[in-house]
Amino acid sequence: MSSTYNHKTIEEIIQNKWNEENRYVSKIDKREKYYCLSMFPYPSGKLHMGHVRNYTIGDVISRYKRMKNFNVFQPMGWDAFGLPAENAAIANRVSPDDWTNQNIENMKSQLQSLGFSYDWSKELRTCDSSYYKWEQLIFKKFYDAGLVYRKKSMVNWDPEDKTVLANEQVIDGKGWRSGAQIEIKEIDQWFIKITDYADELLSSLEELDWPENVKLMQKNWIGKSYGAEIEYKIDASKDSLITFSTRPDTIFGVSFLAISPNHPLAIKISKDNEKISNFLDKCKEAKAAEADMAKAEKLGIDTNLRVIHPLTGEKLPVWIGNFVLLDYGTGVVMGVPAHDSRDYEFAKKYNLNIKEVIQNNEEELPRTENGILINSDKFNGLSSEEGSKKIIEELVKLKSGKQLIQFRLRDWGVSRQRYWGCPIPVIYENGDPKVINEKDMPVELPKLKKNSPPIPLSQNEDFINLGNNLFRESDTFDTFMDSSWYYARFTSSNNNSEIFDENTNYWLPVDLYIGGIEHAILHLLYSRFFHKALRDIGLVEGNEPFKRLLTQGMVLKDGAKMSKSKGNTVDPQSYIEKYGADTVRLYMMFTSPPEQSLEWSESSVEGASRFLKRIWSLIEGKKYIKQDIKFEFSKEEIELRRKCHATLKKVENDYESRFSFNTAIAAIMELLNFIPDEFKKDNATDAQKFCLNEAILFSLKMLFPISPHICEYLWSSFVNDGSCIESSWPEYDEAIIESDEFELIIQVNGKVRGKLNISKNLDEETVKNLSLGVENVKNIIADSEIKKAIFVKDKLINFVI
RNA sequence: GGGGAUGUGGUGGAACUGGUAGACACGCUUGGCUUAGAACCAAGUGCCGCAAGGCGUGGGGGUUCGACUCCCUCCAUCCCUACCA
Repeated sequence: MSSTYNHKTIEEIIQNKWNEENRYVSKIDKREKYYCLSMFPYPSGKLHMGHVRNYTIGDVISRYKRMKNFNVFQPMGWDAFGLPAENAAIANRVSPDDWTNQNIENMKSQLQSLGFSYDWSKELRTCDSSYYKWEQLIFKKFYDAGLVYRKKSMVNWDPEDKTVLANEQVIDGKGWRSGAQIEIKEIDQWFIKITDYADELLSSLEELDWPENVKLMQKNWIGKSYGAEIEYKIDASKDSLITFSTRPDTIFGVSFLAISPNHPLAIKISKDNEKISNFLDKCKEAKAAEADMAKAEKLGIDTNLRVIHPLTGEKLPVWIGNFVLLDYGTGVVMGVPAHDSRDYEFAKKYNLNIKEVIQNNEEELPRTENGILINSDKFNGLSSEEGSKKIIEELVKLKSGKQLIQFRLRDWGVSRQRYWGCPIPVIYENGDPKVINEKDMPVELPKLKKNSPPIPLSQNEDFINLGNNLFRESDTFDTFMDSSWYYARFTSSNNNSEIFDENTNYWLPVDLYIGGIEHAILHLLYSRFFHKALRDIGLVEGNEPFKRLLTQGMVLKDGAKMSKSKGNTVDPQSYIEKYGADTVRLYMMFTSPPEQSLEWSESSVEGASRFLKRIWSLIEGKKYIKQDIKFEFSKEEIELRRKCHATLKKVENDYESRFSFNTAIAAIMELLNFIPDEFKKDNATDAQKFCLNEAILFSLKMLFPISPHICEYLWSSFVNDGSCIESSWPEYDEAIIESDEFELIIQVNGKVRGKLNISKNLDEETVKNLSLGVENVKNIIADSEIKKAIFVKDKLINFVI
């Protein structure tokens, strides 16, 4: 009678049906809108498991919301500029353009085979000039608003290839292709003043429905700190050094100043001091990445300059330290070895003074927590907080300092010296930069000659030299620029005459944004900044782009991030072919909760497939017969109905507020396991069939968001009335879920010693007496005196003996 | 170095508000079906113990009638660290 489950045929039939119905093209209508966005992929060639996981989560929620009658918008596009295209171009002699387009084509068909319900009519790719034209316009508007400036900044320079390298391309201080020792080089670059928005980026975190850990990471990254700017006069000179410190209470413990190797003063004295000049050269060999810098050995050199302590008049040495960042604060650190672990390490190494000025319950130095001031002249005995306040007042009086709020956040360098990116729309006239007019946009990225490797724009004479002393800017934008506003452009991606339109205000903000936890800081912070800046130039409404955020954990293989750069990927394609999209989606959602990392394991996929086969054989060939409820249900039937409605309630909560798909699936499995065998037989009673039908209908609908093909297929053959499963989330009946009995837990000294099925709402005395009648409980208590009993109504009783 | 997470059976995980630890699966064991295997079906499965019972949520300590859950401390692993995306 029944056929076996064939995922290939079913998925093809159902996907064709969706396409014919144009089911996932979204338009403005009267229902409540729901903009569900998953982070668009970099088109690296094939989908990896991280994508499958991310996009399945987005699709499950989109489908669930559609069933709940929301007007759902779920678009998809391509973060198409970036380094890998250039690398592939060099390795395979394919143009970045062709390589990217082929990858997009391939990945798009993979996405379609997974049955994701995207509105493909809004597809965009950041490498199309129809997209980046508007990015160039945004840059101009930002420039006009005073948010853009030029500044010298460090890059990793490969002296052999004569190119700038990304941090990723520097391995052990050497260029990954040339093997040459990398140098830190300073070049002019474009910056965007994200720091103008530092305060708002911090304060409006509060209004976001985001995971607390992500908000905390952003908060710490922005790093607002209250402290003091303190001036140290250089001995025998009119100049001075200015430091910022969050611990002015430790000022009497300062025993040296350390300046950055890139500090103008360091460069100045290196000019006629060979030792120092050698030291600075050595510092240039370090990698620019913060993590490497922090791990590197702390090195320093005495400049022989002395500064005067503003409160004690003491003369202190000025050192150059490789751990001092020029970009943070003033590029000068006041060294307090006794109360800062980095300064302590440095002072020990170079035999500098260590002076204790804070007393607290930390026994050993360095004592980094707040405490009580000692050895601090008239400030002795004050707390750190009070001491800081009084010391700042004193410094202000002496005109040697002031209170200051400092951010850790630095301005955003958006220049990249590469080919495959959005050209920065600037022309230099006699060396003066001028942003071009909107009518001359887009500045198109020049096509490459056939089979030529991608050369940076700076070496493309045809592109940059416009004659008459006019030169084009040769830097391209950081690809984070491209991904900082795509969420907004999706709403108007077909509009070639305006950047945004009435659809933009209808769909924004994004109601749910889903993506990897690795983007918790940079991408999300840049996008938030963009939204605020776009708001202030009148292009969008609202303060924040992403109302709610779901950060999925990494997909790991052998304990490490699966990534194209590490080459430890598992190809989803073979699994889609072997088991089908429904199984792959089910496996992904069942294996671990979305926010946790998922360690890939082969063996469980089989189990997911088996579950779908069980559903298939339970339902295939059965027909739904609509019946009125006219039955006196038996106890067994009542229990099935209770389980059925309770499961629906749980699944709804799991989808809606917990994003806990693994427990939702487990609950559906439990429900199906719970159906007694007699109910499934042809000779079952009408009442049994009624209960079975209810369980089947609920299960198919509950599982539809996760494994939509098989559910829609079975549902339409089971119900066969032309209605659509996608608009029909069922309702549970609280009265059916309610039971007048519960299982009482009986504990003795906190250990479970018995269980009892009893009526609800019994008072403590009755429950106590019933419990003490349980054989095992009686034996354990025996002659012991019951000191007290803890009673939790309709839950447990605990006897303390 | 800094910031953020995670740690529960052989494995993935559940326990949502401090109240039954191990739901639901994978794997394994036994049995059925089969010439045999696969698939499927049924039963069992945290550890120690014949049992009674004891022990168990990374290690150590604490709070509580009661702790996977709260506090302190230590350890291990993963992510981010501003030019991978």
